[in-house]
This record gives sequence, structure tokens and C-alpha cells, in this order.
Amino acid sequence: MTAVCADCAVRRQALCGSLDDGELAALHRLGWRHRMARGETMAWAGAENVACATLLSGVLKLSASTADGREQIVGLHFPSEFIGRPYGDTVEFSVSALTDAELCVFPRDRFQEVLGAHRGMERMLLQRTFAALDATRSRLLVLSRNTAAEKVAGFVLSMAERARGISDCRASADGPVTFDLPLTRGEIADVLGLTIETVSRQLTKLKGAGVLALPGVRGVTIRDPAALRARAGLL
Amino acid sequence: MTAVCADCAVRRQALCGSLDDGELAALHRLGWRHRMARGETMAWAGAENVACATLLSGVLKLSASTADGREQIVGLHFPSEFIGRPYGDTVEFSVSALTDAELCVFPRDRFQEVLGAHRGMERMLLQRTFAALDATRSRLLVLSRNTAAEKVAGFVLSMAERARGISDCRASADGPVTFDLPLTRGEIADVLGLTIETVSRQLTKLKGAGVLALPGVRGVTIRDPAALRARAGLL
DNA sequence: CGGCGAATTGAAATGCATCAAATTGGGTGG
DNA sequence: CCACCCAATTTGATGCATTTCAATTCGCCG
Repeated sequence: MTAVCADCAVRRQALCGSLDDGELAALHRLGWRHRMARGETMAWAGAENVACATLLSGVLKLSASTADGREQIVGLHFPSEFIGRPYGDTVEFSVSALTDAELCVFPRDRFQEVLGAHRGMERMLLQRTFAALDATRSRLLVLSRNTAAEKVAGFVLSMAERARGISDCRASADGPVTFDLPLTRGEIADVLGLTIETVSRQLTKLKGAGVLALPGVRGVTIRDPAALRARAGLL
Repeated sequence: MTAVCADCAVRRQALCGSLDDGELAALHRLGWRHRMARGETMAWAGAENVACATLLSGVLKLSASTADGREQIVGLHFPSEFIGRPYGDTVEFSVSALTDAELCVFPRDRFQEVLGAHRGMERMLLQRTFAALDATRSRLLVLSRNTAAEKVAGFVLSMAERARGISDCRASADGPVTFDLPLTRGEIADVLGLTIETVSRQLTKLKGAGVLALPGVRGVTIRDPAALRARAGLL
């Protein structure tokens, strides 16, 4: 690793935050920085499970697909989040970069040893895994019971929260919030279990109703947050 | 607890299996046996998170619903599985009994202390939580991309595997496998994100094609496992 | 300015939901 | 033991949201 952990932008939020300086130095020696270009894949579903990582910058997707090629994005990862699946010989899902990204990568076997040696880190990972499980279970409800309109409105809301600090987010205190979606229409469709056309139509409808503005092809401005929340089914 | 852990039918498979006899006695003092009748609910989504448990017998559902009452079952629990969400002040999902059930219940705060004192148990819980996360992510693909026919065929297959030993499963070595579904049509619909009518029609279709027989209202006989797997989209 | 992938828009097809009615079957009391 | 009852299931007819197929249009980069 060229850069040191002390410089790390996500140090406080990441799993490594549970380690003291000495422990961090030990972990540091096991890992290395890795850059990924948009579209690049670092793990394929069904392949051998070789690495774990902390995401430093960018957005990654976790995806699965049916035998005949229908795809579903089963999770999105933002900076400081843990990527990987300790205690498993193969990986169930593919990991790819939706934007250019930078990670701190560790060999899985060595990472598991570190986990075994540091209770605080193992505890933190358990808590995060429970949180991820809850989030994924909540998405089951959304994917199977929400309408296309609710899905798209809810997605824009969740991206507005999470994208803050990721993409250039121009939020004025009382004015409208503007940010760039890190996903194409097709990727949004793969997250929500819809088609590109349906996502596009729903966004157009929100624009027509004055709830959103769509400056440029990735940009979004939330003009009426309350209306957006209502359309997401959050009352 | 009237019955002792030594008698416990699920001792080897459950989390407690990671404890030695002395540790088990300590955990034993914290918990108690609890019986649930079919339909009974032990935790409501949004309520305070007070207990964890091991399921001894029966089948439980974990469910969420939208503001306007659409329900989705986000998980099913079978005997020996761990129920609960350590490290959270409220629960996100309701827990109810699909059949009469029996649990070994522990106060959440005390259970967390035990977890903190026994690395083996914490490790085992982390592994199980990762497995549950993978399973839930896989269900995202099924719910959003599979057709009703694929969902129902896949559900029957998964219940055939899991129900073995739960309900009276009469499997002859080479002959057809027969078992009882622990869920009503309505509950199956809530698992698969369909309606009662669609589930019924798909089962009828499988019966008409000679893939299944439906002896009685809960019974299922798999006459042609290969055809069922093909219809589930497993090639 | 020209090219090309991504996004939008339109028209038609379809799978599942919805609404409605008939049937089954397990349990109860006469 | 049988008749009845009620809830669950099945079956039928119709509607609609979303997909599918098919053109444009947009916006970015050379």
C-alpha cells in the first residue's frame, strides 16, 4: 500500500476503525490498494472466494442473474463499506464497479485470521452484517409489493441520502437538492426489478408533475421532497 | 426451563452446539421454553427488541408490510435456527408462527453478554448471518425476475428439502416424495410476492402436467422432480 | 458536423391482479 | 354416522400495469 491508513478518508467509518494504531499497522501489511475502472468486475458469482475489501471511493454493485440472463442487482456498496464474504469457499454474487472506484483489498484467509484476533472488529462486522440483512429483507418487500412509481420514487430518495458526499451534491439548505445518479437507467432498472423503459417513464412522470428536475442525463434535482416521499409510499 | 438441554432435539445443529456443558448450563439458566400456537405473533415490526430465541419445533415467518397493508414474508425459520436480531433496539420485522411451535427464548441483553463471552458462538452466529444474507439476496433475484410458474416450482422444491423431518415426510427411496406444506396458499403467496389465486392456478397447472399430485389441501407429491426443477428455471 | 450509445417516447402484447362465483374438505354438533 | 357449516381453495371473466417491440431523439466526444 502506497498511501498509509492515517491518510485514509474512510478510516473512522470503516471496519478498520475498530483497531488501534498497532493493529492497524499489522492489517496494513496484509492489504493493498486497488483501483477499478467503471464496468470492471472483481468477482464472479460461483468463483472461488479469495478476497475481502473496504471500499474507499466509488460505488460497487453486487449482482446475480438467472440461467437465461435476467439480471438483478442485490446490493449497492458505498465508500467505507465492507465488501466480501468471510467463511465461504465460493462467492454467490458478482461484484462490479458502477463508477471508477478504489479499494483496500485483503486476502480472505488472512483477513479471517485478523478477524479471529480482534474481537472488536468481528463484533463490528456482525453488527454490519445484521444491518445489511435487515436492509436486504426490506428490499424484498419493495421489489415484490411496490408499484413501479413507488420503486422509482423510493430509489431517488435513497440515492439522495447516500449519494451525499459521493457524487457532487449541491444541496442548498432550504432550496432544492441536486445530485448525480451513479447509475444508468439500465442499472436502476436492474436494482428495482423493472425495465429501462419503465424507469425512464416514471422519471419523466415525476418531472412532469414538478416533483423532480432532470438536468442532464445523470443529474436529479428534488424540487418537492414531500411529494416524492408520498409517491414512494412513505405517507 | 423444565426440559434440560441434554434432551434438546436441536442441540447439535443450534448455536448452543458451540458451547461445552458448563457454558450450556449458564445459558440454560437465562432462558425458558415457550410454546406458540399457529397464528400467534411473538414480535411486531417496530416494537422494542427484547428477545432472541432458538426454534425447537414448528415453522415461523418473518414478515413486513407496506403502509397500506400489502404483506411480504421476508424469511422462514425452521427448527434449530436462530431467531432474533442482537445489537438493535427495535425489530424491523414481525415474527409469527405458521404452525404450532416451541422455542427456547433468551432476553436480548443477557444473550448479547453470552455472545460476548463465547467467541465460538459469536463466530457461529456471524457465519449463519452471512448465510442468511446470501439466501435473502438470492430471493431478491427470484422475487423480481422469476415468473409465477418459476416461483411456485422453486418454492415446492425448497420446501421439499427443508420440510424433510418437519412435517410427516413420506419419501420412498426411488418413488415419489410426499410431504405436507406448512403454509396455506395465502402464506405461499406472501412468500412469493403473488396472489392466492395465482399460486393456486400454478399448482393446478403442475398437477395437470403430471409433475405434482396434490393429496388433500396441504399435501404435495413430487411425481417428476426433473420436470419440477426445469420449471423452476434450474435447467 | 457526424456518429453512436443512452435515453425517451409510442403502440401493442401479456402476465398477473382483481373481482366474483362455485367447490372442496375438515371439523362440529345433532 | 350423517348433515351442515365455514374457511380455504379452485375456477372463471375481466382489467390493468408493466413488458416487449419499435422508432426517434438526445447528448457527448472525436
